[in-house]
Amino acid sequence: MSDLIIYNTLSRKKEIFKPLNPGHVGMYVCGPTVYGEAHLGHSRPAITFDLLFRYLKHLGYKVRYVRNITDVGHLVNDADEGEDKIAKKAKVEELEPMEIVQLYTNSYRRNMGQLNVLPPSIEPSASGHIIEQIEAVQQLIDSGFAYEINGSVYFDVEKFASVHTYGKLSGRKIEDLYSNTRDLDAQSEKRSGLDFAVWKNAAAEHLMKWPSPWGEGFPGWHIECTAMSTKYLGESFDIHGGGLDLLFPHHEAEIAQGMACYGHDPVHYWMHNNLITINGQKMGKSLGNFITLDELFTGSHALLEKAYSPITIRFFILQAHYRSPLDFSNDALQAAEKGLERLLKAVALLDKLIPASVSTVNVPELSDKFYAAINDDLNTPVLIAHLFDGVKLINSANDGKATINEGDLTLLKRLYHDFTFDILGFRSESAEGVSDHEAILGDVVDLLLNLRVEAKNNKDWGTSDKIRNSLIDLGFEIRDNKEGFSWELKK
RNA sequence: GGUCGGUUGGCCGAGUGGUCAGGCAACGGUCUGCAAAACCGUCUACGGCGGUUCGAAUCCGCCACCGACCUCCA
Repeated sequence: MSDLIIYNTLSRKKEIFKPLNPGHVGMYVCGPTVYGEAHLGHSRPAITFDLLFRYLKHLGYKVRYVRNITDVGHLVNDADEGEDKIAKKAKVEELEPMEIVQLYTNSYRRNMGQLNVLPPSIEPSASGHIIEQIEAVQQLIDSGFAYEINGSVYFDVEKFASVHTYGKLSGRKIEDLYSNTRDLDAQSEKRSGLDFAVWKNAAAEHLMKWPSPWGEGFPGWHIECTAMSTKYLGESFDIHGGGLDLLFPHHEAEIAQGMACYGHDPVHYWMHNNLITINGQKMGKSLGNFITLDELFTGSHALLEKAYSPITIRFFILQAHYRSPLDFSNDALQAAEKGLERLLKAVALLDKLIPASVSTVNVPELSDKFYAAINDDLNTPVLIAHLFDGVKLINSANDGKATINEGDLTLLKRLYHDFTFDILGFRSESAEGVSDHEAILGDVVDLLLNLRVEAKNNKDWGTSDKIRNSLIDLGFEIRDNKEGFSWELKK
């Protein structure tokens, strides 16, 4: 089998993945800021790195996957400068800040569960790691790469750049950064416009603040990831992931902080997923053009023609490569919905296939193609295309136009189980949690269709068609076959 | 303005210097009492202009358009 190859943003090349410690992988991904409902944009990094998490485990690695919850210290960008974003929302809704945090953390986890995103190994919150962040800030001061002014602590980018390289991840040159920021530099207490806060002094009305050696305040945005990734994965770890929009300054700052504290790069493989766009524009909270996951699942948004199931969303996202932009549209989502259905139907058919003495299909070759696709920087669109090649084989075999022997059938079943469910994380949504009511409904439909079979045997097409058409009108799909019939409740 | 990335058929979306992406939709056929599902077939695209090459959508140059980021915040 080929090696797993990952595109490393740091080198801008595809590289063979080699873990620092054989058999083990440490992976850190930037999680959500919990001050609002999760939207479609949030699902892309979650699903992308869930796929990687699942695949690494499939390959036999012991993976520690850390995805943080950001719940402190983010300033509002429009009005009320200096006020904590979470605190602001709290005032609006007259809730405790931590109540907001809990509310949206819960809803984020619920949405991720619906998308069949596995919980990470550790999901640390920034507010739970204030001590570690203060220690990291102190370490930066001790190393000489940060300075304190008026109760705030800033990272000294100029000093850092005199010893190390700043901007190597995002490809920015420090001279360009200077020339770009000259104008914006006026009001700041920072020594340079390039410097960024690692600890921020809190105003009196500020709700979320903690005591520190520099007074009451809250941690700078970038420091939480440095503190928490170091705590749980070490000073060096394998993979750091996140959205492309975090590349600069956030991830660049993380590298600088890591270098400043430990003298070496914290991360071996940087991975960035591209963004989901809507009408060609980034979907984001600040732009107000986002659709929440709950809205997608229920269809309650003006832009939605219908509801889309969580697994349809997952399929939609994985049918594009994670490094390509993906544009939202009803047409694309509906195409994904149909395609997913076709795939799952064929996988279900596998269990009903009867083995033949010889195979007319090459299952090992199909297997090689699956692995080659996913090993090539998680190329899920190609993987899914090959999955559909197999769907054709399965359906042909079911039609008696192809045959599969017992060994190949066993392999094929395992292959589809591994890739469709374990790795890609799809699942059949109708099958789960069948209530008593639904079970009885199923029996009633069977009853009607058995009556229809009787009518058909009597060539009573009128009654036969009446039963079928009435069920179709109610939203069922009816399929006749040699054994009798099968049915499905659509929508 | 700077940096980086993109422009593929009706829609979505892969990919490669010469040979099938795949899904959805559409059309024709097989099957069926008629349908549905399934299968077979059709639909042959790569922003524009130059260049390299026996051959480029794939490499190079220029142009156009689009997007992300540009250090307060996400």
